[in-house]
Amino acid sequence: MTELDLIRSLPLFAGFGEDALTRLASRSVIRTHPAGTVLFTTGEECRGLFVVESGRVRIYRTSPTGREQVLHTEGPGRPIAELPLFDGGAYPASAVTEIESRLLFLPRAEFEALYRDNPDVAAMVIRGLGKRLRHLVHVTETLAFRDVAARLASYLAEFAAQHGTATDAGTEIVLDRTREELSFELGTARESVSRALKQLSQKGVIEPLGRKRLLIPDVARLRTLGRPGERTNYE
Amino acid sequence: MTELDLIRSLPLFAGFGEDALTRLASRSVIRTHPAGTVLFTTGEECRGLFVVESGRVRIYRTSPTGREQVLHTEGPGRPIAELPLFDGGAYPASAVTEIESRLLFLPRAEFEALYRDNPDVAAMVIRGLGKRLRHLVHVTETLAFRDVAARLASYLAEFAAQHGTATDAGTEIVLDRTREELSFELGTARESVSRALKQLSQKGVIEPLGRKRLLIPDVARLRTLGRPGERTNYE
DNA sequence: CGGCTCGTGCGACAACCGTCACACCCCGTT
DNA sequence: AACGGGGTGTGACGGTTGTCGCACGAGCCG
Repeated sequence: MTELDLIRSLPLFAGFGEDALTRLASRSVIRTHPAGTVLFTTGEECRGLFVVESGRVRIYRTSPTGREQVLHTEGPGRPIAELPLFDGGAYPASAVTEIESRLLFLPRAEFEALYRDNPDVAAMVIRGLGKRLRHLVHVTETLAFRDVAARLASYLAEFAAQHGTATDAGTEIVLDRTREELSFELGTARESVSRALKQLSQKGVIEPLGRKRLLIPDVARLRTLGRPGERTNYE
Repeated sequence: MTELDLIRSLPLFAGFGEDALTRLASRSVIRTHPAGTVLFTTGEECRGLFVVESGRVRIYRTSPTGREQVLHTEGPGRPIAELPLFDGGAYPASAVTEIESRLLFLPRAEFEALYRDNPDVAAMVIRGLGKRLRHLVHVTETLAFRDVAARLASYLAEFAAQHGTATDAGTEIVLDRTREELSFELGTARESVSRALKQLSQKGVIEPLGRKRLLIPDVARLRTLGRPGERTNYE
């Protein structure tokens, strides 16, 4: 896929004229990064806009003891770090590729020129920021109120809804993440994820199929477990 | 203060023409709400924009067990709930007046018309959303990584920097909040705040003066305690 | 003055979880 | 086949914290 094709397919740039698109394409760069590449870290000055073509990027904060809390992960078609582009501040978090990823990079100066000429982008950006804000509110509530098992249930239910394949026994998902990556996602430790998985499977809401596959007989029930009010209370 | 005066003084509407301002003023309403008034709750549909003239409004989520987590509190001059105005969604959180407050209210339809005619508002809104997003990232990290004492230290240091008065023995602050309100702020229980306060005062970084006043000999040291890496570890 | 409410502090207890240590398994390479 | 390393499950332990129960003091009103 060329820069132009990619840019044309992005919602962020929808409604742009053909000339604006080609100009954008000529100023941006596509690079393939292996898994584990750190794109930027907390506090660094913002160099430009990333857009995911393929792969997956995790945005996170780290604690001094090595634990991580992911704020969100972005997949194909999604922009990364629009925020510091606008308020001129530093990156509020770090970013790393979870798997090999092709990313488009648009230097900051270029983006600013684009933004001046096309005020319509503003609406798109606001929508994007809003979505992220809502997501962060959810993360915050989750951390403040729910135990690890509930957070995991909620996460798995969401994952199943997005990436699951329906079978007649229920929804099947392929968790292409390590337990450690899951623990980052939930803001907890690797071991706690193992234990929470066991609890959920003892409850019968999930059923392990091989190493990374899971069967979820009833996604709605799983989601219920993740909601506040129904603590798992470990009986 | 009239509607017009208030609107003119808001950063959100800076750069507007005089006619736009008067039009805005004619469509908006100022009301005084007693302490504890719930302005809206999570999931409710968005009716319009609030702006604080005087007082203080707490934006929060609740757990089914009655605990709260405040996302942010807004004081004079600050808008509330711009987000749902743009993406058309529901309020992502609830809002309540912590003390008696005078609030300006601008109905939704009116705001949308304004927004169409003055694209410059977009930049202002983006800046506002960005600030909020950065703040939420901070809240999230805090919840994920730090214990209650560290969160309290961080909160008090910030409070001292904003509302403290310098004396020759250190910075003095007047905490016009109950322990329960503090616990909402920190996402914990009322009793845990008491314990954390005792710990901090045993460490000598704060010194109780009467009921609601605190002396902070060294704000920088208090802030250090709140930062990850220096756990209070309760010796 | 007595009673009431509200905010507060404190002790006890259990739940939850982070950490450490260790054994195991899967799967690649040599 | 042997080896090794990354990912994983499990038990033990202690620290933090939510919850419950209770006592105390301040302020208010009757």
